[in-house]
Amino acid sequence: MPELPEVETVRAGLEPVLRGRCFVRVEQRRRDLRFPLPERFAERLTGRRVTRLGRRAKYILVHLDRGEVLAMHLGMTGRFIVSKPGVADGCTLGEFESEHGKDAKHDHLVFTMSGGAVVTYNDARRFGYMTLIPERALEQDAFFAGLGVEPLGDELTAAYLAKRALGKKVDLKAFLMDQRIIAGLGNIYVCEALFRAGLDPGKPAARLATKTGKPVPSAERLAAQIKAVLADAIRAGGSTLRDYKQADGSIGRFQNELSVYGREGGSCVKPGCRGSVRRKTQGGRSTFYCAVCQR
DNA sequence: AAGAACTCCTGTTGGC
DNA sequence: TGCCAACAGGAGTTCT
Repeated sequence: MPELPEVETVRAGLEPVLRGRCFVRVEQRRRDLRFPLPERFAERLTGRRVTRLGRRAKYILVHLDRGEVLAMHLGMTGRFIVSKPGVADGCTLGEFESEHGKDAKHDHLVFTMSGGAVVTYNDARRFGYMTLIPERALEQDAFFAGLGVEPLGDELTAAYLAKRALGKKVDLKAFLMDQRIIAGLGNIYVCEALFRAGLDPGKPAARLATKTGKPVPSAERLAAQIKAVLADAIRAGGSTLRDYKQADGSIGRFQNELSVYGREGGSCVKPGCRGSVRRKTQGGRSTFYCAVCQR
């Protein structure tokens, strides 16, 4: 379940093996992931040099010479395994195979880079996707055109939340999950941010704003806590719950710091609160919250 | 047109 | 132990 902190961690892990390197060989084992891969995908990548790596929402952007960008979304279970021939990923060959061999059938793409690194994209559920987009048309691309603001950027403010929430009947959970409003949040960090802000996930989004669209205090808390929880998670290398791993195979540490997500029945961690963590379903997804201190 | 429901996919988990 | 339903969920598509 890679969300922004996990995607950012993977991006940072790929940077040293991709940046400045060329795609020497591209092995494409399937015609499609979630969507069909681009026409002549391997051919168009081969020989291209990576100029830099970026991120937009939950997409890793690999900028290439000659003006194209390889945009990659990890979906639910997408991950990269970095290895070098004969080195086997910094662990013994046995460790590498026992770790990775069992689901090698889900290795869909294998990139061999100049410098010798082999980067394998593995995705059991194939909710991930990749596409090649002309750099100058990135913002107009169908995947990117409708995306909302970056939560860690200056554009996410209480005023922005209030403006977008004005008149919205959806609950706060759905509002924050909507990539057209804020790009990069998913179930885990929406639950965590609402907990930290002390807000009920079932409350209508419109309550973030006054009748004239000005932010109320809870909008201030929410904007601040979204940024705080994402920054904390990036610092910890993301959360590893089921499938996510960093590019070097290590797991994240933030799952140990989650306040509500996955803690159904546990006691509320807020000092002085006697509540316990509950779970309910919103929009077909589990929401974890404390009914006592989230109002 | 907003908002809810449905869909894709497969490994893991829990109940019997 | 085996079998099977339920579950995980990002986000595009389809519906109401």
